Amino acid sequence: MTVRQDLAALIEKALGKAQDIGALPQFPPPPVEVTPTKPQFGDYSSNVALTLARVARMSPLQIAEIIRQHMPVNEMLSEVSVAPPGFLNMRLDPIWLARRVEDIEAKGRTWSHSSVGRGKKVQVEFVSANPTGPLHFGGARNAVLGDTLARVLAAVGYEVQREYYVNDAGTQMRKFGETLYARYAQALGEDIPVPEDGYMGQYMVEYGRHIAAQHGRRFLDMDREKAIEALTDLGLEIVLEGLKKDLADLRVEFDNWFSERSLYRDGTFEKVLALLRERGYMYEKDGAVWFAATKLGGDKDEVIIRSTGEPGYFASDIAYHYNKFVLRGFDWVIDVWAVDHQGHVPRMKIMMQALGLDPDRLTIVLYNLVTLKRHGQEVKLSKRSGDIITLREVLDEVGPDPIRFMLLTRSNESKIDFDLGLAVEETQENPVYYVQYAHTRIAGILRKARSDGWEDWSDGDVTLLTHPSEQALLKKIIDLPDLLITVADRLEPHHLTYYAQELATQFHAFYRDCRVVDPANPEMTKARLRLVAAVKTIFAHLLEDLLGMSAPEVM
RNA sequence: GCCCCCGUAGCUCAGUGGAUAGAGCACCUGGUUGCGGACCAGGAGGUCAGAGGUUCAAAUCCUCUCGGGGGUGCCA
Repeated sequence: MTVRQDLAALIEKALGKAQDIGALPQFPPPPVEVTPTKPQFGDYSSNVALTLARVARMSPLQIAEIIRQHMPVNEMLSEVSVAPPGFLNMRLDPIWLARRVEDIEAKGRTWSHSSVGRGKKVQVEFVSANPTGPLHFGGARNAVLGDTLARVLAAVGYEVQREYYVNDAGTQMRKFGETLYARYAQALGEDIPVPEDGYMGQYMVEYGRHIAAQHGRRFLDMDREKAIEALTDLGLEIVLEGLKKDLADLRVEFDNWFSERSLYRDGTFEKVLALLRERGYMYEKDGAVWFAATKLGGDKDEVIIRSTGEPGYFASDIAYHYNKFVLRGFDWVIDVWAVDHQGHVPRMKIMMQALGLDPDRLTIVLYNLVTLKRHGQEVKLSKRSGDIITLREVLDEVGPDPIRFMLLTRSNESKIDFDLGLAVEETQENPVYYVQYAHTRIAGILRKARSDGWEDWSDGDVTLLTHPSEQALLKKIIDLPDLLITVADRLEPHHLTYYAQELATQFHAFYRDCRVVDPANPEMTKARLRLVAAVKTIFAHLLEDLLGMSAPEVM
């Protein structure tokens, strides 16, 4: 149970008790929310009394007062008070708060975890960029967003699978194969032009050369179609290897790389088509096969199989999601998409209905685009030449930490300007180092303590930790489990970076006010070393486990 | 045309029904005979784009207007 959950439970008990003895009229138990509040009011606050005024037909102030009188005796709170127009304010007991250090010591990095996910199977599908070349820097936002969500969902008790959908079928792959064939042939001195709408990037030339060097002329000697097929597979291998490497360096790993082709090969596609036909959602018109989205409230029907006989992307999306929900049994699926795909969200929901699935089991997280800047000047992510700014280039220039942190400092729907100059600047405009410095500073304190001869401080008395700055720091810490629940609930990981900055601020303020290693006061030193070590655990957890960054011992 | 997102301090942005709207940067004042100053404290800075509405309570929900972005293919 988190602090907010515990306090809400106390209020619920008080409400029940007041109703039992007739101090409050009967009404169904309301949802009780407890939120942190400003110091002048207390530590936490609840507005239940305000929401109950109508149903209880009493003034909010009266209701709050009755709740206050019936609050169960407990060790968490030192004071419960009522404030107009009807707030219930609670102050934590300083000793109880100080003892949270023992909790953190006992549980370590899993201290922030909760079980609101109740082991539900959730899949986060993200990145899923066409495997036709290296990852565009814009894709980094998708990667960081999906990865961080997966980390947080796991922390709050979901069983999470991370998946990359490999679009290895369809027209883009065909174009890729044809382009690669041309580049391969050119590498061997043949004058074969790249198709009009092919992939013009320099990387395709390199792939061609690479394959030419490894395999010689053998693909030129075979049937062109066969050669393209073989080259497509070889190219795909090279691309996937690169994607895995780049993503791994961004500290993003996937549990599964799901092949679109497999849907056609194992019969899933045909099966789903038959299912939809059986349910009356399919018809033919103008030589194409259509999905009757309008039957389920959609704006217009959608082409499933083009008149050329090729299935469109929507067709494989249907089969793919059938596979996720029906064949693999995910309770919940989260797809992470850039906003320019927003138009597909409604039809995905309709598809769920057509498959007889609850649309709420599919959540599409949309995020806005990233523009790359250097000293305030925009750098185009893709050029007419087909060359792009790759994730690899930015990784090599600034490293994974600033990329991850910066891409999480904005809400999903907000655009991001990523400034390459700023990302590595060690100034106050760059919050990345500010947060990491807090961790480093603690490491420095612990080093200092050991070099001064402190070896074992496990018997320190944590109840001495009642200085306002110690208490403020602890209050910030104990909000983390609730924060993770909020992030998981709203699928908004940017709250993590704000929290990290606030926690760092509280730590730096503590550092200013409270000397840790103090030979004149060994008892306080041991207590504070316990505190500081616990805070270090929290920072390490936040940075490494949740944000996927490094938590440096020295900077 | 229709649909979606955004508009909050000079700048970049948090804040999705509660109390006096916050942070960082920039600007102005200060702070170390200290465990790492990559730090800290204080000040100044607001018609929450505008207008109506719902509510005990609105930056937040609803309607309209203005401004910016995106979407609206037998592309993905």
